[in-house]
This record gives sequence, C-alpha cells and structure tokens, in this order.
Amino acid sequence: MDNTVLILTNVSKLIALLPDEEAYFISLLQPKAIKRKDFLLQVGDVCHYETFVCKGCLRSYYIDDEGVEHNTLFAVEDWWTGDLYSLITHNPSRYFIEALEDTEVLQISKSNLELLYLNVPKFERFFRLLLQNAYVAQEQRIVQNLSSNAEERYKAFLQRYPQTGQRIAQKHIASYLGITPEFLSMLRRKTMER
Amino acid sequence: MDNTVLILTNVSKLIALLPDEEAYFISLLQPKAIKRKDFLLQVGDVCHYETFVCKGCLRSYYIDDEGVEHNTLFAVEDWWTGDLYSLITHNPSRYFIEALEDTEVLQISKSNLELLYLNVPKFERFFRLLLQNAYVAQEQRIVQNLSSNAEERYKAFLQRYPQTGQRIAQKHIASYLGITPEFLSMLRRKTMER
DNA sequence: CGTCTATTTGAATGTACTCAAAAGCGGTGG
DNA sequence: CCACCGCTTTTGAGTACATTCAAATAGACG
Repeated sequence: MDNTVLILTNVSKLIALLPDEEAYFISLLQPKAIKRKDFLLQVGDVCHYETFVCKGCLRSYYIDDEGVEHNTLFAVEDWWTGDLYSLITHNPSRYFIEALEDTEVLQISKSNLELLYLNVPKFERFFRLLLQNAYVAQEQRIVQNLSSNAEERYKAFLQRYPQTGQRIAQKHIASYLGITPEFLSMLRRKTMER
Repeated sequence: MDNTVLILTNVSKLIALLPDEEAYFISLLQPKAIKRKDFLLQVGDVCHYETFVCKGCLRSYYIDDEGVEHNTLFAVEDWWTGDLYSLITHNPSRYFIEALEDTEVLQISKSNLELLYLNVPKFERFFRLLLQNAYVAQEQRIVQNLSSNAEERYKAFLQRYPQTGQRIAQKHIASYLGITPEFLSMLRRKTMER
C-alpha cells in the first residue's frame, strides 16, 4: 500500500478532504527512510517536523541525570510522532527518537504546516484534535501510573498495544513502564504460571 | 484586584488584545463562586466550561476501582482548569473538581468559546498555546515519575509550586505524587533532620 | 471546649531494585 | 552448517523503597 494512501486514510478519520486538498497536502510532505538503530531526532536538535509513521517502529526516549534511558513513546504504523515542544518553541529537544526497525515516515515541516493551515484551514482542526488526543492519552497514562502497580500496568500495556507488544524488546517495554527489565521478566514468569 | 483584570493579564501573556476585543471577551465570561468542599464538576457530569481561577484553590481527582482518590491537578490563582476531554467530546467526566478553599472563577462556555473563536480568531491561538503548555507539563510529569523516587518528586513539587505547597494538605500532595500520606510524612521528617 | 480530621510514629509486610551470573537467541563469518 | 560473538532475557540473593495497619498526637473548626 502506498504511503500517501496510509496518511490520507489517517487524516480522513478526523477530517474530510476534497481531492485537490488531498493533493495539496501530499505535495507538502517529505518521505524519509530511517534504518534500524538510526535516529530521527537527537538530544540538542531542534525538531522541525511532524512525523507520520508508514512502516516500522520508532521509540522516543530521554536520558536522565544518572545516564539511564526512559522510553516515553512508541510509534508504529499509523502513528504520529515528533517533539511537539521543540517544534513549537524552536528549543533544542531533550529527546532521542530512534528506529527500532527499518522505518518509513512522511514528514511535514513547520513552515509547510503554516502554509497548510493557511490554504486548508480544516487542518488546524486536524492537528488540534491530534494534540487533544495526545493530551488525553497522556492524562490516562498519568492516572494509571498513580493507581496501578507494575503488573497491572504491564497487562494494560499489552491490552492497549496487542501486536506491538511482540515487536518491542522487553527492556524497552520495561523502561516505558518505569520498571527494570529484570523485574518485568519476573512478572512475566509469574503470569505464565497461572 | 478585579477578577476581569486578572484574566486579561493572564491572556495578555500569550496574545495581545485591543480594548474592544478585551471587552468582548469579558462579556462572554460568567463568574462563579465555589465554597470550600463544594464541587465545580462531578464524575458523570459533562464539562461545559473552560475555567480560570481568580482566587482560591481547586483540586481535580478521580476515584479508582478500589475507591481510592488520586489527585491529578491543583489549580490556584492564575491557572486554567476543567476537563478538556469531556468539554470536547461531550462525554461524561471521570473527574471531580473540588474547592479546597473558597474559590472564585471565571468561566467560558463551549458555545461562547466558539463565538469567541469566530469573532476574535487570535483566541484560537491562545487556547492552542494553553493546550500545548498543558501537554508539555504533562509530558514533564510522566518523565519525572519514570526517573525519580518519591523523595525527589516531592522536592520537585515544592520547587515548582513553592507557596502552593503550604496551602494544600499533605494527604493531597501525597495523592498527587502517588504515595501514601504516611510515607510522605516520613520523608518530611527525614529531610528536616538534615 | 469538644469533635473531627490530618499528621505522625512504628512495626510488619510487600513491591521493586541492584548486582552478579547463567541461559537463550540472532546474526555473522569461517 | 556450525561456532562464536554480542546482546537480551532469565534467575536468584540481598537490599531499598514504599505500603498497610494500628495507635498516638496535633490541628482546625464550629
């Protein structure tokens, strides 16, 4: 399936586009391929793009004062990613975005985004909804971290990202959940036994 | 100080308004007073307003499956609050918003917000920035919960909300941090001793 | 002043981490 | 095709962080 079809399908879930609006939107996008273990964004870079994943898998993470990595987000097919804070403020990012698999993305630059807003205002609505959804998802995550222990959070993760759970190394899932890989391994054994 | 001055000062931090735009904005607001222990929003209500706090203090919380309360946000003077998800989707809220002190707010209804967007488009920018800031703050909170223990999170909380820490009961701060009030009490004693 | 709620204190327990080592697994080169 | 290398996962022992439960103390408010 063509990558432009993927992104148009994604957009059409939130707004309806006319054929020429679709064509214009597509004309503003840049495709990019990222090899496994390569970076889409590194700490200190300014993020210039909103990124849509057509194929593959990206992880966003940061490194804390003690040098430990913490995954904040996984983006597989049909997900948007990037560093919104850096994109908006032009401040350097505090995140890395790394490809866990060979990955294909479509990107729209900040300047093209402004053009798009100007010429197809309903995209304002689209990206506002995208942000609202991201906000609500984050809220959910905070809420869950407050009320669940590691085992419950892992189960919830698997339920929410069923197929994804198989593609991502356990140590990365552990990092996302805020636990050590050793402890996650033990939890898995315990749930197997039941 | 007049409450309308407070909200205009708040808005002017992100967008510049002409006098008649200010007047129009003010005309769309509804003042409301909430007594200590009363609710601005309850679980099951649909949230119809964006709310700006002029005076007092509100806490947002939800109750988990085991009946335990978890604070998600405190809003004091010069803060916006509400349940964005419920406001946007018209779904019933899963949160309570309770006054911890006698509180005065200014509210704008969803329909007046649409009017405002239509007549003073720069408010689209204002509320988008508000959402972006809230998103980034949440991101920060997730990141910190992943990389810090309870003691570090408490210190960070005090640094970030210096005066606020004095106004809010410890059990509420503990709930916000995701720890028990007993444990927070012990942490405080330990830090005092140093 | 009395009552109600919040905070403190302590002991016992559970949850999760650290460190070290072994086992498993995938890729690469001979 | 197999042997080896590097990385991930598993296992276990010892420890640290945080909770539960119960009771005492302190504070706030009518």
